Amino acid sequence: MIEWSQNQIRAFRKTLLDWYDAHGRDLPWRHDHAPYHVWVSEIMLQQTQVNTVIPYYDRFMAQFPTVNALADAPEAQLMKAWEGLGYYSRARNLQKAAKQIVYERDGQWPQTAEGLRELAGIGPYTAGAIASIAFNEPVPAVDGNAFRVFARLLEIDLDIAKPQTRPVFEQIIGRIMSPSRPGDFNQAVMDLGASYMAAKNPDSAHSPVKEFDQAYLDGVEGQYPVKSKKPRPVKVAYYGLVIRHGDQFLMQKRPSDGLLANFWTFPLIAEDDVLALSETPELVTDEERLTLLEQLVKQDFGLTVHVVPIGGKPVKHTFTHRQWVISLLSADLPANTDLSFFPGEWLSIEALQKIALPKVQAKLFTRIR
DNA sequence: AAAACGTGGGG
DNA sequence: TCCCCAAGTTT
Repeated sequence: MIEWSQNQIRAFRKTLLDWYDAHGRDLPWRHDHAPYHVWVSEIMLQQTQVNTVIPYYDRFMAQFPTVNALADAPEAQLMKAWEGLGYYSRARNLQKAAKQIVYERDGQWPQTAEGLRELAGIGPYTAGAIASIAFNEPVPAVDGNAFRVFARLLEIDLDIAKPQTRPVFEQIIGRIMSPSRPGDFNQAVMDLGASYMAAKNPDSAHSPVKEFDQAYLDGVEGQYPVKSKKPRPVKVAYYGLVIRHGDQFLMQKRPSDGLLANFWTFPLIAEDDVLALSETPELVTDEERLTLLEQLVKQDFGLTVHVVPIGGKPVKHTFTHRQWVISLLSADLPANTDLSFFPGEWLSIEALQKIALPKVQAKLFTRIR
């Protein structure tokens, strides 16, 4: 790792900000510095690419133009607006924070990074981003771009996946960043990280700060940033039950915590749970699986069903830490079935289109309608 | 500290 | 197909 003199730091600031003034991106949330606009965009942009966020941001602002509108919005409407964007706790925390601002803080925003950390869903990065962009506080906003950009510029070989690395970068960037234009400096670093100093296919040779890019100058930019690898997603096999009654489907609501919390889902039965009913799971034939599945549905839900495989490949869906493989089965339900013990509801096609569905359920829905 | 938490894009 | 990455936070 190298260190810069005060002269180098001043030169870097000017080079970066001049480039940003001339070539910074025109994005919907950059039309002003209203804290509400900065905040919503920053939450949406967490682990999510700019091009994905833009249409969501525009629709969101049309629907919830103020923090008051967001605080008072029906949760179902909020989740429908977030549908498909992922990391849904972001949306719930967003409304929680809106309520904090409106009802606990009399509509007043915390104006410092430290104060912003009190709001739900705002961590060290987002607090720095809002404080610097909306309130002009000279604090760094260390996201994946900042990690990558400064790791390359200064050849910092700390593992950016480790929690203890963040404060080191915050300290280094805090000393380098422009004290007079902190918001522009932080956004310029992000624009740089999204273009010339991208993670894949960087174009360091044409970067406006290539003279400051030690890893590039040494021909070792591919070595930065240092980042330890995450484990691969665990495969989980499910049977998905499509139980139709006229134009309605039997659906279940997922638990209020964990993956896809509170979303409606076609009933999913883990293959492992089915095989666990057998003394010799490794010997179970495909036909026997279906019989065991029917047993399990009877046992767990009190439903007597006859299941039939639906043609086509299983539906695959990969999350950060799980890969679901769902074999679809249709099940007929005798007309006089007692559903009083089944933890679910019948939802019509029209109802399914109105409520928020996560992508995996939307995939199932398109397969069977 | 490490794992959970969604989805889409690109090599 | 597989892997990594993308304006991270919470527990």
